[in-house]
Amino acid sequence: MFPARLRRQLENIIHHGLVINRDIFENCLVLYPKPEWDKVNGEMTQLSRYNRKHQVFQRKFMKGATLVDLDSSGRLNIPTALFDYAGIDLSKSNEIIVSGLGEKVEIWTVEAYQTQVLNDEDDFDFGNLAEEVRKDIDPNLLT
Amino acid sequence: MFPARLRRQLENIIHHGLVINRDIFENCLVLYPKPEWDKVNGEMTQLSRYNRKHQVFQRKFMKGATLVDLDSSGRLNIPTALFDYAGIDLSKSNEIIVSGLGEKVEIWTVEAYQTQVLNDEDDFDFGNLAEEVRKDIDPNLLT
DNA sequence: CAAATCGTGGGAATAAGTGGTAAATCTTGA
DNA sequence: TCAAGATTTACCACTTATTCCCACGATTTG
Repeated sequence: MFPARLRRQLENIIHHGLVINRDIFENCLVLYPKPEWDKVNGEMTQLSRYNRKHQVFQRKFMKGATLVDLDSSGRLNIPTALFDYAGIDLSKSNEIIVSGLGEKVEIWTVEAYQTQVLNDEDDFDFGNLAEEVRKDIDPNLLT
Repeated sequence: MFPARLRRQLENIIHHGLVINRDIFENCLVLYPKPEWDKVNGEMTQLSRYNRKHQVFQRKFMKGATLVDLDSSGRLNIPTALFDYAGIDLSKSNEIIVSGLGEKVEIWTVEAYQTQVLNDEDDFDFGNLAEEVRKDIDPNLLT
């Protein structure tokens, strides 16, 4: 069931359909509004047909991406393989995290979200991470 | 219910909406006036979808941030997951701490606020902390 | 082909969100 | 200190959302 809150936020674009896919880095799923997916797809076309690495990446990235639609009662039918990837087993627990992030929506198990997103272990230095990211964004900064 | 005292203080910006989020470091919630949040959030658009660090950062930073509005009688509807994070369970106790801090508002359970903010243990040296922070603010100071 | 599984639709019961009101409590100025 | 006004609490009623079902046809499997 697609949460009503998100549905309202995405009202204008949701009728174009949604694409669900594995996340590149984490064991979660990513739901793109179709227009956003097309953008991602566009970036793929920049990859070289003659570069093996590019082709492998493209294949791995696209693997399992599925166009899904909200049915008449606002439900999404998500392929089992993707649920498996994210470790979601609704027969065990029907609570999952659905979290908008930028132009996409991420889907997590409660457990994975806890440990990978919320959990601030003592050895995790958010300040440091922020610093590194800041440098990536503005490479001119030296400090 | 949003406290009237704070509402008056924020009268000029509150109608733009508020964003509530988990605090980065502590088990409390933070309420940003929307304009303040947008300022912080704007930089996120520069992050790369294909950079793991960027994604982790964005996720850790967003942590389920939710746009909330005051309803017609000045109430906020705060997502359960966020209340859980802060350890707030209104069915057990309906007393919480709502504390303005700079451009944001913090929300604590009474207990957490007691132990993390009010608690002056003998081994906690406020003067020393002040000193360190002062150095961060003005690195030219040598003493 | 028969049996099992899956996709889709719908309905009833429960839970959550929203708007309002009356009573209790707190604030403030005279 | 008291009284008026503002604020907060504690309800209630109604709407919307979500969960948990079951049914039925389509699809797949053995």
